[in-house]
Amino acid sequence: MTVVQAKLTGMELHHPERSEISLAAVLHALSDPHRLEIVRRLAEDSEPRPCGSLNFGVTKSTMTHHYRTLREAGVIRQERRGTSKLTWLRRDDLDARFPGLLDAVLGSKPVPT
Amino acid sequence: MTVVQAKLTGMELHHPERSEISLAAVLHALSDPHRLEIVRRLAEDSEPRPCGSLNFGVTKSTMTHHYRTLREAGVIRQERRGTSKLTWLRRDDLDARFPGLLDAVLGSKPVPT
DNA sequence: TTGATAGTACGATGAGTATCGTACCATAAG
DNA sequence: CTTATGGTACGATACTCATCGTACTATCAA
Repeated sequence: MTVVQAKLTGMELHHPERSEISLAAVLHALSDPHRLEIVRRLAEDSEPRPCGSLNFGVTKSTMTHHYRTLREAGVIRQERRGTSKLTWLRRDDLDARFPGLLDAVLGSKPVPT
Repeated sequence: MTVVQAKLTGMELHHPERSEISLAAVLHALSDPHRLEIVRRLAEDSEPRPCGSLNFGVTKSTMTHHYRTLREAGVIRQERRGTSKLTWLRRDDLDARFPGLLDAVLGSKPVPT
């Protein structure tokens, strides 16, 4: 299989190991408003969702860019399923590596007053 | 007093109000390794410390840039004291605005195993 | 007043990045 | 095979940013 074929079949999708996930990279990935919104919506779902199910008025190319940024930082996991691509949060990995970070970012743990 | 004088005396140091602190801006400010290290060291101190007390092998200009980025994001507070400038974390504001975020970033809440 | 210390302003530079459009591929349905 | 759907690759553009060097200022001490 050629490199081009590997790219096109998505076999090369890079996901960092849990231990390789860098805090700075995660924070950078989350520091873009669009990506933050992607993560917020993914957090609402128990099921993985296809990339195209989100739309903020940017083009498909741009969405691909944001998904790749999140994936390479270790925030999301992606897998091809037929004609689309499923995406979900790497909750377990993030919680293990940076406990409380994702919850804090999602605001799912408001202060008990 | 002229604008130049105001700049030079540091009177114009901008600090966002607590309510104005943006999550994306904070995450961006923290996504740089140098700034992350600044925050980690500030977190170790109960007393404010002068800017110059940290050194990572970058120039003073670059340090000024990083401090300004942190300050304008609402992560730190700065105040002139004589010839130097004291810097400290805005812990209360960050904890109130994004509960758990700073602790998660600082890793001060490791998973109980 | 003279010097030393701590920090800023400004301009430049090189790298990164958010965005787009166009062309393309892969899979599934007809 | 043809077409539609969902997504990627690539190049371009404009913007941001991390870094530096130089010149400058403010404050304090001698």
